[in-house]
Amino acid sequence: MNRTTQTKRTTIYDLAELAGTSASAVSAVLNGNWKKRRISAKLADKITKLAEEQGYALNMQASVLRRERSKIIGMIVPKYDNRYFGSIVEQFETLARERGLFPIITCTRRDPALEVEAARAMLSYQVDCLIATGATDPDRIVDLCAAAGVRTINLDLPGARAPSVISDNYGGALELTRRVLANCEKEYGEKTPLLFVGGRGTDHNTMERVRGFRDAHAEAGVTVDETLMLTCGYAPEKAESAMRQLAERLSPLPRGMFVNSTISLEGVMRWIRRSGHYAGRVPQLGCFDWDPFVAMLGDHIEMVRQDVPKMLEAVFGIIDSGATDLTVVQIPPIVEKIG
Amino acid sequence: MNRTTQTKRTTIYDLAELAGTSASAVSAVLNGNWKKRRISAKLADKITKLAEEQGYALNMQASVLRRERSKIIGMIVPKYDNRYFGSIVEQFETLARERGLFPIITCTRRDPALEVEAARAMLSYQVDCLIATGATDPDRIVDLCAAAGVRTINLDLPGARAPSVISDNYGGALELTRRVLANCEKEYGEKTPLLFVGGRGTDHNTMERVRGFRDAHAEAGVTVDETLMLTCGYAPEKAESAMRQLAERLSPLPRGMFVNSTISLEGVMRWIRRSGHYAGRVPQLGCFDWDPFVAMLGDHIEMVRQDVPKMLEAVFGIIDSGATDLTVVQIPPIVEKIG
DNA sequence: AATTCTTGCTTCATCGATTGAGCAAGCATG
DNA sequence: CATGCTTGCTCAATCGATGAAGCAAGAATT
Repeated sequence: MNRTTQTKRTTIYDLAELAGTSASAVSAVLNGNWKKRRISAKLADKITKLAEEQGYALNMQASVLRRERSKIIGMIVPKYDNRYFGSIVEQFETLARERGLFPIITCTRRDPALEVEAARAMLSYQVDCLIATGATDPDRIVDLCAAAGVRTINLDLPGARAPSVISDNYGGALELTRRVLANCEKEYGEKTPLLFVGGRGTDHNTMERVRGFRDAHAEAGVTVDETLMLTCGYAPEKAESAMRQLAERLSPLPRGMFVNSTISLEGVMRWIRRSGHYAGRVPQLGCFDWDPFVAMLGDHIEMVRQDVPKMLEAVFGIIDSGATDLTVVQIPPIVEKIG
Repeated sequence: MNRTTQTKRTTIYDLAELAGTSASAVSAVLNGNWKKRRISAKLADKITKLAEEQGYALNMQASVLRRERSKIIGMIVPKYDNRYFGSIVEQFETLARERGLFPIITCTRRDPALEVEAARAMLSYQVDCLIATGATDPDRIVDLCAAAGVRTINLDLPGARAPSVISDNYGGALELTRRVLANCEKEYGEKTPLLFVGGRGTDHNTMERVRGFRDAHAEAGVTVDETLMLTCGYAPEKAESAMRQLAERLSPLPRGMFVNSTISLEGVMRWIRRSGHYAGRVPQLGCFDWDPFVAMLGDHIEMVRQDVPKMLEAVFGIIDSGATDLTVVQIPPIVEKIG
């Protein structure tokens, strides 16, 4: 019957032949609207059994081609190398599947050209909706999609031309900076400005975090040191070399720092361990992003954990409601007690 | 011309009309084999320009339906919550794209039912090939795919019915165990059996790692303590509770341990910090898997880093060569010096 | 001048699923 | 018995891209 070496896949026409009925009946039965199409329960049963026996699998390409909506939902994401994006993707898949949508995800390695290429590819696959996560140029992507009549939602980084769901970066940074400043004062009895390292000075999140950072300093009556604002990019290597250069021109180094992402923290920590600076007197750290092992590095680190479940609920809330107004939904992150 | 509010997407028929030519010519030009089909360079140019102007995007659904290969390559992966699987996915996407393949990835959260469902979905999307990464039941997936004439390759965990690419788990575990035993002896002057924690006792990798663990003990003249073999699953919670239970029945606790994945290590470390056991005298650790922050936790941790680039090169080597022999390619992992 | 060859296209069937329209048989109603 | 309604299907067009086959016009060969 169902040979394992079959070359051609079973189609509704094959099943129709076997069942002695029409392809149209088979289609109706297998996609569930056989009642609407007045197919008898008896025939429906027969066809269902046959399909199972023959190992029939729907050809989505044919199905999507014919239908109005593809039920495919796309997401582009910068990297898979940290817990934040990892959980975004995992949660996205789960919520998409719950809604009967097929999620396709692609990673663009923070490369603007790849972002556009990836968006184009998704459009070719007829996605109904595209989530642009942490995109360097979200508006470009929105325009591409709009031309094809495809909805877009920005996640993590906001855009001007589509609804966006982001963290409350200002609030998170404000609280994080407060804590690090307090820790510094407690530990060293000093009220000195913190170092800010990591992120791109041009991206919305970094700018908001810088604003929170500044306001927390102002609150505490500490003047921000402009030479300590190192928005050198996210990559570990960039953070590491920024630290190296800082150490060449400055001594002593700041007592505390605000590190903008776990990815940048990776570089900062590497530099701290390799350079031998800070030996014996660890700096007070604040990290905007959470990682379980960072949490174990010591009690001198505070972390902000972005609320991924809430963020994705907000995303799907927008999708489900069909809203298209250009709101920016801000989800408060969780400032984690260490340990 | 190209309205931003267009409802219908531009098709080759629209372009054909605009260019005053046939859809077939447009198709030939846009998919690059216009020379073969003897279309003049002049017409090709005109069509190309028009396509750009109109923001034409190929309908992959239609294209794939017609062609006999889809150029879609699927991967299923258990989780996105660690660097190992993260880099597998990232590398997979890169290598797939280099070959003009469209990668689709789906995460099955170590759930056998989801694995099967995901494989079915991929088949519906006409993947040419499916990579089953860390699948709990790879042979089930291979069978499903074989029935549809789709090739499968197992990654990370081997299967009996398709070529597999895995790490040299035995070798890695042997070397890792050696090092931890040596560290224990150096630190504590003691030659005592290590704890083994994490992983499923039934999966091939865990069994091989246990074998390496045992052989390293034998080599060192240390008898393995069977009550210290805790293959409790990978999840952090499981590792944590396994530790808790162990501490209830055993004192003193082992001086050193072999932790089977960073994910399990997360639970182990959490337990160590919360329980207050080991306070002041940290255990010597070996972790089968790598994480940058684990590397910074201290010099009492040794890690095995699986060689993801080599593993994926091997996977695509098999794909490119079209080999179908049931070989198991073992890639030696890298045992990292700490720091 | 008749023929073959080449160039540069067009025509049309096809991939598999979907769905509006239609049709035949059976039953009920007037 | 004629008419209309219901049930349970089938027919055929369609989605957009592809490529084998074919055709017309001009160039080259005999």
